[in-house]
Amino acid sequence: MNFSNKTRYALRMMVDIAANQERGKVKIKDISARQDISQKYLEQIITILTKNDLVKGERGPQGGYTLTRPASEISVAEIVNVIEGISAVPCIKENGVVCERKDVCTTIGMWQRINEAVNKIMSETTIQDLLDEANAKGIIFIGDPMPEYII
Amino acid sequence: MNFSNKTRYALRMMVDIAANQERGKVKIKDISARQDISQKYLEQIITILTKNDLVKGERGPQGGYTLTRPASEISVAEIVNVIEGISAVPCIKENGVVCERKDVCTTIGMWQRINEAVNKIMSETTIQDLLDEANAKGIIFIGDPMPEYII
DNA sequence: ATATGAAAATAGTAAAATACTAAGATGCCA
DNA sequence: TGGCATCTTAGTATTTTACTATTTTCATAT
Repeated sequence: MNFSNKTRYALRMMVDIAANQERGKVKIKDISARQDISQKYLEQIITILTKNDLVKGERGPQGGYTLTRPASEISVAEIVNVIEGISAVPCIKENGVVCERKDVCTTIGMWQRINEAVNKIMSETTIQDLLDEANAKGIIFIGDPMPEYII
Repeated sequence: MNFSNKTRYALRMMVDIAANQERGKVKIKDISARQDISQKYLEQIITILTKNDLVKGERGPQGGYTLTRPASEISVAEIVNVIEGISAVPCIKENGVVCERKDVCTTIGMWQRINEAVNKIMSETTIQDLLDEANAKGIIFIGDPMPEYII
């Protein structure tokens, strides 16, 4: 069982945007520098977030990204879902639909319980929660234009 | 996030052995037929289980496998751990040790909570539980020598 | 209008993990 | 000693992951 780098990068990006957007649109280039993740890879990932209406990008000079909703209204579950899907096992599809072996499968009940437990935690955790946690730890930057912190 | 086929096959094997061992040592060939999984692949998987002292194999005619402990004393967590390890993210290693970014990571707390939730369910579920669930569903075979059921 | 900065879209690629398959060695029992 | 079944070790095709590169589109400042 594992969550991918892609998913974790997506979360770090979302928290980064949440932390910085009040000072203006947030550029991939800056996120890349702060998070020390390849700009190209971040571009690819944020495309998915854009298409799923979690962030909004504006082009041109002074362009950049902002969240489409308040950070307190975006759950971790949403992000994980669009990047890799939340499913403990192949037996359980995105919409909770269970595979055709379910009537002869002894383990399906357990997989479902695990799936629900993970989903619950992720649905209850918002980007704002992660940001608060970061602030509590004192790891959010203050500075302009390109601070040297890491989320 | 996902658990591999290998892990699920290992669990199905363990339940199969638990279900059949009272009638004698359980052969890979028969598990393969009942579960419809390649015999060669099962051999490879059960090697891991044997080395981790979860099952015991005896060779020769009338040979086969048995569980080393009662099914009620073998947790799902043990099996998952030896096959692929239980860890939600690369940040958390087998023994609960956390990665070096932990002091600047906003998500580590959440990953740990998820990890613990999954671990709890798997530690509390035993092979006997899965077998009971199968019996309740009426999917455990009665018959000899090669019934046509699937666990 | 035009140059520029930034997102958006698409394509490609190397490395790792997954999911097997194959071949033979070892050991046990009749 | 013949055959059965485990045990051991290699090999391989497919898929996924984790990127990198190229080109296009578009908004803005000059």
